[in-house]
This record gives sequence, structure tokens and C-alpha cells, in this order.
Amino acid sequence: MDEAETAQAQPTIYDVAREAGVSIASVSRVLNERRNPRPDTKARVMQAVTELGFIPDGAARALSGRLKEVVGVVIRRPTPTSPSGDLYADEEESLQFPDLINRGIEVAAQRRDFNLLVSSVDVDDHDYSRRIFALARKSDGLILHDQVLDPEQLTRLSRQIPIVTLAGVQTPTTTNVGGDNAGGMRALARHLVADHGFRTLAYLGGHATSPDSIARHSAFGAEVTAAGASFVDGPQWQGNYCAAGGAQVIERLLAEGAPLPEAIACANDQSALGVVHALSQHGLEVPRDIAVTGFDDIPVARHLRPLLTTVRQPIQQLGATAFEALYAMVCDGEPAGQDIILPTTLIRRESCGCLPTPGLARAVAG
Amino acid sequence: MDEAETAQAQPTIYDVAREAGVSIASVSRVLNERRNPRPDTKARVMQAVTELGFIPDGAARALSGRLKEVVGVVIRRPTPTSPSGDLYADEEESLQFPDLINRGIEVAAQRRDFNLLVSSVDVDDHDYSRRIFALARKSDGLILHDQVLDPEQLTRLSRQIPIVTLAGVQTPTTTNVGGDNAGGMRALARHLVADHGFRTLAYLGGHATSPDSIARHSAFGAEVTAAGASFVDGPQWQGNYCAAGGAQVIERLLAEGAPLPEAIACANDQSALGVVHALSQHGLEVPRDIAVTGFDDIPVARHLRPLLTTVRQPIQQLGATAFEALYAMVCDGEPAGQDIILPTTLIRRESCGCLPTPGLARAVAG
DNA sequence: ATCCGGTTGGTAAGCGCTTTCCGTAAGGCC
DNA sequence: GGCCTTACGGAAAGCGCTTACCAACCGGAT
Repeated sequence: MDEAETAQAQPTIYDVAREAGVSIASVSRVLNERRNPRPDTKARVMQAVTELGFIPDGAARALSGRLKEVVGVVIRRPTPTSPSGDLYADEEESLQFPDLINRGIEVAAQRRDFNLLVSSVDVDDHDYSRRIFALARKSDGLILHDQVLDPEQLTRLSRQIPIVTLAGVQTPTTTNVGGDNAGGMRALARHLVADHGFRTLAYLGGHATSPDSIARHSAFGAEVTAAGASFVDGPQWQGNYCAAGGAQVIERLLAEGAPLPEAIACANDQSALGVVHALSQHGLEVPRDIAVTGFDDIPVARHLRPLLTTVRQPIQQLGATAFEALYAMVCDGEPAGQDIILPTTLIRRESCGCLPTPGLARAVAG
Repeated sequence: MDEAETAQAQPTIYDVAREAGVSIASVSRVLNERRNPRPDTKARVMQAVTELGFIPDGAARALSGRLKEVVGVVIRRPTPTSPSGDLYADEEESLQFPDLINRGIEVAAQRRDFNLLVSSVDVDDHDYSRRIFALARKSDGLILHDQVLDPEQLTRLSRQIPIVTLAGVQTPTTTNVGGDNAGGMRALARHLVADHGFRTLAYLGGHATSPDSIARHSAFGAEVTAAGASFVDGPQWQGNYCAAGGAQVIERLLAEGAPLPEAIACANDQSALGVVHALSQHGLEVPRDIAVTGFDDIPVARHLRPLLTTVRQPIQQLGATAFEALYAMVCDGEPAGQDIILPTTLIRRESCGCLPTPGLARAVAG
């Protein structure tokens, strides 16, 4: 008999109770530290627990009125379109920013004994809302990256379960957490115009509907104009937060023979990465020929040549803050509808034309 | 009355049944497509469901004998030691390889309506095993990155729940999924020695206990020696899979005035990244002065200057394969104890001394 | 010794589902 | 029309846990 293989029998609380010669209530009380059981009861239970390798079933605990201790996280997976060949084939799958956010969420969640339940959706998935709703019922609360749900469904769902959005917009039933887009972009614009003297500047966007990208766009444009420089704008500057998208914008502009501005502020670092790459393919060197900047300050930005000038967001802290906000809603009944904005910092490195810091490319706060 | 705020009442199957004028059994049958209910019954249930916005509770479903539809994933979070200053402060938190694996798992899981439940552990966490065990009881099966559990506990846990390891070793009760370390490193060694004529080569390790790193080390060393070149080895070549670790190894060697080999094969791309960075800080240029290679072929490797020569693993496929193996164990009772090895490919780019591909840095399969 | 507040353990209800087991209605055949 | 087969709906059990609720028991005061 090959019972060694199929011995997937997980001990239940009844097994423990029988083994310890007590009732299941006592076992539960010992495990949850309720009502201070007598030392010898506690000892016998603990021994039975270790002996049997008992771990309480999460589903049963959750069902019994308590928390699931799970926070659902939804990220948007970019649609795999790779027009520029296989170079970017799965680059699009390297979502550094969301992954870092998730790590921030996870670290914060761990302190409360929560776990992350992750689901990704791609936009053209007709079925995405079903999956998000299913995720909702496996979780105590939801953290949504980007805009993965249309406002109507968001509202509906937020009546059933606490929701925190990242890079979304706050609603009466929903809390939002984000970085200070406007402040960061204004500082960047001032630096590029006032310190470097650039006269023509463009903003390379993220997703067209992204509130973050929209905010960055308008703050940058306004500040550039206010500083007396000219803001190059138009639909051809629409990227998608990915390196491939940034590269594509450059390729198109060059193919059309359009004149490039003196500086390009990208919606995020990944886009900037693609832009720098595409420019170098055409013999244009950053920052010698043109300045390029990013947003986020993802870790790899610190290993690129040239070192990327960017606006730093406290990425992990964004995630941690989102979790704490959600936790407060779940456990303390904290009301939703807040808008939490974390500060951003201009990081001047090389790609804007600042001189390389000799010896070590250490970040310089602006 | 502010009931608008606290109306967190999630409808249950009873509400639906009442609304539709049927029994809860019928509702369940409609939702799970069992026993082909009569059209009008189905219609009334469906209407009640949409009207109330009902979504079945995951915990209750799971408890009722079915699956949780959750796969637990444990990653090892590097201990935050940043000896080289704040440059690498949270670079260590950018775990590109694990994150890509997870994406692969997630995509595969989604096809089966599973979700990823993620937990990270850092090695010095005394409490890590409790957390992994808790995760186990919230999941139908576990996928473990690295070696996050000692063999004894692994065995114990694997008797209760199916486990697939990545980059571990397969055991009688556990299936392992990994890339072909030996094959990839042999091809790399041959290329470096035979095609480039390097005479002294070193391997910069990952974690000392990582089976992957050990396999890469010995395959590389053996092939280098077999090809007649000399293999530089020793404890000073111990990295930790992170850029910071790679940089540190170089810093120490240079500080000691030790002669560098002609080529350094790193345990993974992240290490190589740190190595290249550290070398350039000391005026050593890759590949002019020294050759450096990676392993994994993470997407950013394609944007580095110089383009990184590396051994490509099908990263996302590793994740997807791990999930499918686990799923087979969970649902079809597939026995454990398999060892699944996916092929690797040598990718010759620039950092080994190969000429840059003109125009486009496209991967060249070896 | 009797009574009484304070503890501690056991019993049982119930969380929201799935599923088995019946009962009944509907349809096919003689 | 009566009988058998088949199809579907409903009642109820039960998944593994938490937590009232209640019984028993402790020591101290009377």
C-alpha cells in the first residue's frame, strides 16, 4: 500500500482535542490566547499541536466570523504588443514599479499577519471584472493599481468591501494613495528650464487615462510655460509606461523627421529607459544631444548609463501606506474617501545634463 | 443616520435564494452549473444575483470541501545590509527574477481561476516557519523560491500539502522546477575559453547554499578546466545574487590588490550588474578590460551598456511550469518527487567581448 | 460546613457555502 | 389512464473553526 504518497490528511482541531484529552474549545482558546487557560491544559494542547503538526485552516477561521487576513491586490498587465520585434518581447512583463509597490504592501501586511493575494488583469480581458470580484470575496480588502475597474463597478464593489486605489482618484467610498505628481514635475520643470536653460520641452505620457500621467502632464506643461519655455505637446507624445512605448514614440518622431525638443520628461523611468535606448540607436546621445528624465526612481535607474535624472517617489512606502490605510478601514472601521499624498523629490543625476558626480553616482536631493 | 458608510453588508446565498424565490441549493447549482437547472429557475437566480451584486464567499466555498483556489508563494527577501552606502539602499528590494517568476505563476494560475498568495521571508526572521505554515493553510499548494525551509520542515509540510520548489532540490515528497544550470554554464565556459581565448576565469557565486549557484559553479569550473584554462576560485568570490553583493566582491578584490581574472561569470544578471558598475567605478571597462557575464537574462539586461552576455532561462515559463506541476498534484493527485528541468540558452551580447550587433542588439542564440 | 464570586472547560450554535438524499412533477410507454 | 423512468427543487448535513452560554469547580468569607 502506497499510503505514504497520499497521506495528505491534515489534522483538524478535533484531532488535537482528542490527542490532548480536552475539548476543541480549549484548543481554540489556547491557540488564540483567550481566557488564559490553565497551565497544564495549555501544555497538553501545545504538545498535541506540535506532535500532530496542526495548523488551523484559514478558510474555517475566516468563515467563523473572523478576518481572512488577506489583502487582494490587482495589477494591470500590459497587453503584449511588441511592434519593435522581440527585443521587448517580455520586457513588458517586467513591471518593476508595481512589483516594488507590492513589496511595500507585503512588508506592511506581514506585520499584521496578512498576506497578499495577487491578481493581474489585462485591459482587453472581457472577463476582468469577474476576476476582480472573485478576488474581492477571497480578501478582507482590495488595493487596486492603476485604473482596473470602471467607476461604476468601483462604487458598487466599494460598498461591499474596503478599497484603496493607487494612482487612481479618491471617491467617497474609496481612499487613494499616491505621490505628489504636481510638486515633483514642477521641480523638474524648473530645474530643466532655469538651471539648464532648455527652451523646448516635451512630456512623454503614460496611459492616456492614467490620472497620474495626466497630473504630471499638466503640472509639467504649466510650469514649463510659466518659466517662459515652450511646451511641445500632442498625441504623438502618448506612451504607455513601458520601455517599448517610449521607444516607439521616438521611432515615430524620427521617422517623420519631426524636430526633437531639447528635453523630454517621461511619465516614468521605464519609458525613459526605452527613450534613451531608441535615441542611442539613432546615434543621439543623452544628455549630450538631448536631455531625458524619468519618474519613480526605480532601482535599476541607478545602474543605467547615463544615470537617470528622475523624480523619486517613496515606492515601497506608497505600498505600505496603502496597506495601512486599508487595514484601518478593515479593522477599525476607518471611513474611506481620503486622499493620501506622499512627497516626491527631484533626483538630479546625469541624463538631464548635470555633471556626473565624480567617483560615486550618489543621489542628490533637489 | 450614516448607514451609507457602514453598509458593508455582503449578500449571502440566502439573500439570493429569498430574492429569487428558490432554495439555496438551486442558487448554488445555477452558479456552479450543476445538474442543468430549468431555464426559468436559472433566469430568476441570475437576476437576483446581479441585482444584489452577489459574489460567493471564498472561505465558505473552500471550507465546504472544495478548493481554496489559492497557491501560496514564498520568496526570500534579502536581508537589508547596505555596506556600500545608500546607493544600493533599496536596490536589494528589486527582486526582478522572483517577480518575473511570480508573473509566470500568476498567468498560469489565472487560467485555472487560482490566485497567488504571496509571502516573503527574510532569513534571519526567527518566525519564518510559522508564517510559511500559516500560508500553507490558506492555500491549496505551495511554491517555494530558493531554500526558505530547512529539509526537515519541508518534509513535514509536504506531507500535508503539495509543494513545488524552484531552485531547490527535489525530494521524494516534493517536485522541483529549474533551469538547466549545467548545460548553460558549460556552453558559456566553452564560449569564453574557445571563442574568446580567455585563460583565467572566475565564477562569482550566489548564496552559498543555493543549489542553483552550486550547480553553476561546478559546471563552469569543470568546463573551464576541461578546456584547458584556469579556474580562479575561492571564498572571496561569494556573492549573494544581488548587485550589491557583486559590487562588494569586486571592491574587496581591488582593495586587496588581487589580480582579476580575464572573465567573470556571475551567478545571475543582478550580480553582473553590480560587478560592471563597481569595475567602472575603478576605471575598468567591460569588455575592453575584462569580460563579465550573467545568468537569467532578465529584461533590463537588454538595456545595459554594455549589453549583457548571459544564459537565458525561460523565466516566466519556469513559473508557469511550477504552477502546472503543482496544479496536477492538487487536482489530479499527481505524485510528487519529479525534477523538471527547462532548457537554457547562451545569449552572446557584448559584455563577453563579442562585437555589438550593428543597429539592433538582438539576441543571438548560441 | 454553607454560600458565593470568579475561573475554567465543555457543549453547541453558527459562519456561508456544496452536495447528498429525497420527494415530487413531468414525460414516455403499454 | 396507469406505471415506470427521468429531471429537477428542497431539506439538511457537514466542512473546521470561534464563541456565546452554561456547568462545574476553585478558594475564601461567613
